[in-house]
Amino acid sequence: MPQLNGGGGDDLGANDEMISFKDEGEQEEKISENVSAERDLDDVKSSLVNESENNSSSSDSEQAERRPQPRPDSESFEKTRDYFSEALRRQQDGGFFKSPHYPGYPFLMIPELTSPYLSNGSLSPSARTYLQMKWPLLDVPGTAALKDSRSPTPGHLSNKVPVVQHAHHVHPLTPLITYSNEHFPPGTPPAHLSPEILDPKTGIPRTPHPSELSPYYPLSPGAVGQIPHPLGWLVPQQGQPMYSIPPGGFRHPYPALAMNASMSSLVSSRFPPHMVPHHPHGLHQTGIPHPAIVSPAIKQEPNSDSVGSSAHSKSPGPVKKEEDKKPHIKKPLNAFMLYMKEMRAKVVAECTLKESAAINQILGRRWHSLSREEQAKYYELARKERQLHSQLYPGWSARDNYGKRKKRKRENKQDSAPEDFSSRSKKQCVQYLPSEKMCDSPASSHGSMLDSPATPSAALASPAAPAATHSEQAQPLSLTTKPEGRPHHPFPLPGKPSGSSSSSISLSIGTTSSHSTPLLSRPIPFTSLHPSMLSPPTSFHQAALNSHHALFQSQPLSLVTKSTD
DNA sequence: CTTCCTTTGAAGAAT
DNA sequence: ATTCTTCAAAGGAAG
Repeated sequence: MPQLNGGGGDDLGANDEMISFKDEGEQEEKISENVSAERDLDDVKSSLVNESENNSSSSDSEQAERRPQPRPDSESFEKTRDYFSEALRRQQDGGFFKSPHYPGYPFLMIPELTSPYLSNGSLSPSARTYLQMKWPLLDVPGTAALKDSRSPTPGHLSNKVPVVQHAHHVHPLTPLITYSNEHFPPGTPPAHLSPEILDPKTGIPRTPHPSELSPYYPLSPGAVGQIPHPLGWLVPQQGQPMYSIPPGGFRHPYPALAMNASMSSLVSSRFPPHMVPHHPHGLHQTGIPHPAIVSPAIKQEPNSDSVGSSAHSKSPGPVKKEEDKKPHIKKPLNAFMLYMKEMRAKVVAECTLKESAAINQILGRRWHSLSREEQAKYYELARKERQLHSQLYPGWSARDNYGKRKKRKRENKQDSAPEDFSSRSKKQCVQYLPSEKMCDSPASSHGSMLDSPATPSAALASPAAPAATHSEQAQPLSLTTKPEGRPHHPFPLPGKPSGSSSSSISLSIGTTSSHSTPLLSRPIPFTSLHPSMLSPPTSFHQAALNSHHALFQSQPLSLVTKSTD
């Protein structure tokens, strides 16, 4: 796994990054920095020739680099504080807390000591911040603490990803854990409590292999839903449950076995009460209507019938009946979505903009400017998310949701798009971009992506994560053409190596400038070099330095082609 | 009131 | 095996 070895040249996903860079460049740089792409190109070209260390500093690049580390946002801290108090209150009540900013992510993301995220094994500042934000009450232990918590051999924990436990060995959440049947009516234990899990497809009982279990989300059916996260629904953002579960409930694949109190609590916070068969309809245990219970999906598309049913029909069992009313089970959020969720508020606060489209653009840029470590964090979260989701909804398939949304602008997208797209998209471009600029300092991509491979922990942690073996990754910028198969993502992700990407490579310095159009990065395929990449050799270089990517340094130049996606 | 916009990523469908 | 589509969140704008 190239990724794992920070050493050499593995840089993963450089290509992908390229893509993003490209985008950024187009939008942002074009507009805001009239700095001239041309110049950039020239620079690039020259840099190609000699890339050694130009150290000039481009303001953009600098800013971009800074981006990753969001400035201390007093506001957010304040919020956090509020949440904290709230959480505290809740805790005193016997409830437990939930992460305010990240409603969906109850679990803790703590890099393993060996995690690629941090070479030294310590929790990065950002990670700490992250944790604190997520878990205001949780004190993030230092490395030592982490070690401690891990040492006790939490059997319930995956060997891969350590879960933070309370320093005092007593998990703060422990008391809350209800891993028992008490929540279920006596005598009628839910099928899912059975130690064995029925394979949704085959119907054959199976016992989940430990490796299958998400360290973060071992589920306890009983706990799930029964212990709604107190803050979960208090938090504004929390309005909706991440996932909804059909009233009838799914068969939970994960029996007690994996259950760890903290885990179950975490999970419970993540999944709305209505998941529980007994409180299917929106009434919180307390009798208070639980916001999370109202699944937007349900609200919007009550009748999911046709499309959605397929998945469940596969699964044997009683669940079938509920297909009719089966609530819309949403897709698990991907890394970027998770990031958006967390950062949106912040961005909104910083900007005057409120339009999501604009905010999203900003977020998209910020996303690209995130350091590898930071992104890895989200990829990991997303991975867990998917894992949990699959555990919760064994038979669910993304296809189930197809057609539930109104058809989206298909035209706009690829085919016809290029042409039409001019009118609308362009316009918007104009609209949004400027504002972005206002708020968001141009994050020209910094080399974060180019950075050393924070291996997506996925690679480490999850069996699923395929090792990225692309040479390209190793060579962030390479002139060569890219083999087609490169993983679309910098972090090869677990789920599917797929990729979308193939690249048509082309080196394209020339081409780059050509596609000026695009706002729509996706629809418009292009291969290009991102101006930002180009322009700031410095930033680039810096990035390389930051990443400690030897290879990078060794290979100064290369243009990566971008895959068009 | 509904859909669009916008972002990235994942997954399924289509080729 | 690769490419194309759809959906996930969010909330103002537009129809």
